[in-house]
Amino acid sequence: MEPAASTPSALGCALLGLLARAPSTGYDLARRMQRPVGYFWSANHSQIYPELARLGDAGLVSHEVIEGAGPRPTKRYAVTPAGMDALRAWVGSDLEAQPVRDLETLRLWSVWTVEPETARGLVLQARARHEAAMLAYAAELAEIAGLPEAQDRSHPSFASVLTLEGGLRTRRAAVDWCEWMLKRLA
Amino acid sequence: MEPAASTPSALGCALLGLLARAPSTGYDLARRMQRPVGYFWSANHSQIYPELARLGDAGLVSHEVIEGAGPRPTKRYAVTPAGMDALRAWVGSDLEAQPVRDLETLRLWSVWTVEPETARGLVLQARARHEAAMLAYAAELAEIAGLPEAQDRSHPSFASVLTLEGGLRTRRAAVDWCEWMLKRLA
DNA sequence: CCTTTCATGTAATGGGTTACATGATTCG
DNA sequence: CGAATCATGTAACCCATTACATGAAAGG
Repeated sequence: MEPAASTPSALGCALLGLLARAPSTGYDLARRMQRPVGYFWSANHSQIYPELARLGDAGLVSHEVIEGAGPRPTKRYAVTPAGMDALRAWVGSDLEAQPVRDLETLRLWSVWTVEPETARGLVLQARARHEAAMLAYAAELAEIAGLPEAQDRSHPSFASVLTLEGGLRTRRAAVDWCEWMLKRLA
Repeated sequence: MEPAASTPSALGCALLGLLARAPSTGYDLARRMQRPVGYFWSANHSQIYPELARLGDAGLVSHEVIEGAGPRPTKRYAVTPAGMDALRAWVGSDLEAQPVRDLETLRLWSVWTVEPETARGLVLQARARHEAAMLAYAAELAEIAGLPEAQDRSHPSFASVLTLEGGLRTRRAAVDWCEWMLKRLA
């Protein structure tokens, strides 16, 4: 038994969260990272494979070799009891401060240097992006919000509804903000 | 004349944006990066100094040595005409796709694994954080929104009002979302 | 005299993106 | 038979964080 590798990295916690919902291969995790988790976290396969190996070394995930396509053995990963404990401990620990990094707002902050026409173009692009995201979230929400398991606080769907609702509200606020800016730029 | 180093990095654009508002030393840029730009972008001095050197090599900023405290010469940086062009070109170019990275939502997505009490604690922490940010934005907005230059589309304060309004709306939406979650977790 | 502020740098480490590399199965 | 999908890995590079390093001026 290794000396309980403290909390895993953020990526590690994301992978534990995915595997706690359903065991998967690394390839599958990379796909699931796009949608719907990708709405608030993303990673590609070249990050995921080494991180799965680290989680395995720490005893937080295990894998079985299954038959599948490819030059190397296909592995299906699952969370171990220790991994479940680590995930719960992370969810319950204090929120870490996270540095904000918002390129869209960073640009708008320098919008005083360009022509009003250019500024309007930027805001229109931003609005289109937020609207598209809003529609995607709403569609996903409509699929699961009505299901009975979405009412159960210990079911994954319950948490999915929470996060989708958050995304929807945030994007709606962003679209409203864009409308407000367009009025100021008219 | 060098071969016009394409668009600078995001950090480079942030620094150009800061220097276009007011010439500064590297130390001062690090301070200004905290507040108010830090609401949507952040960097520390160990990133800033090398990036200023790169911007200098590309001819986008210049510096003059001034008298000041410290073992090395104190330099005040300013944007060159080429730097102003690069900043304007970046603001006017197509919005790049940015990967979302939201640790708070990532945790909530795994909130089905913990006790309702723990979940409420997490949401309360998130609400407190968003409320604090909201108050900070509102205070800053109150300081500048009334000024006559904030009405001038080519004045930096105009852009500051846009971004602060955005932050305020986003944080308000987040606080409302937290309230909504608390009702579901009660 | 001690602490804070001003001031500029480098080094080590960690995380993320892009690109390289390989090969089987399935569908048209 | 060719393209897409399944599947797993490594390497190079870039960006960011933390820590190391130095020293003058100002204020208590």
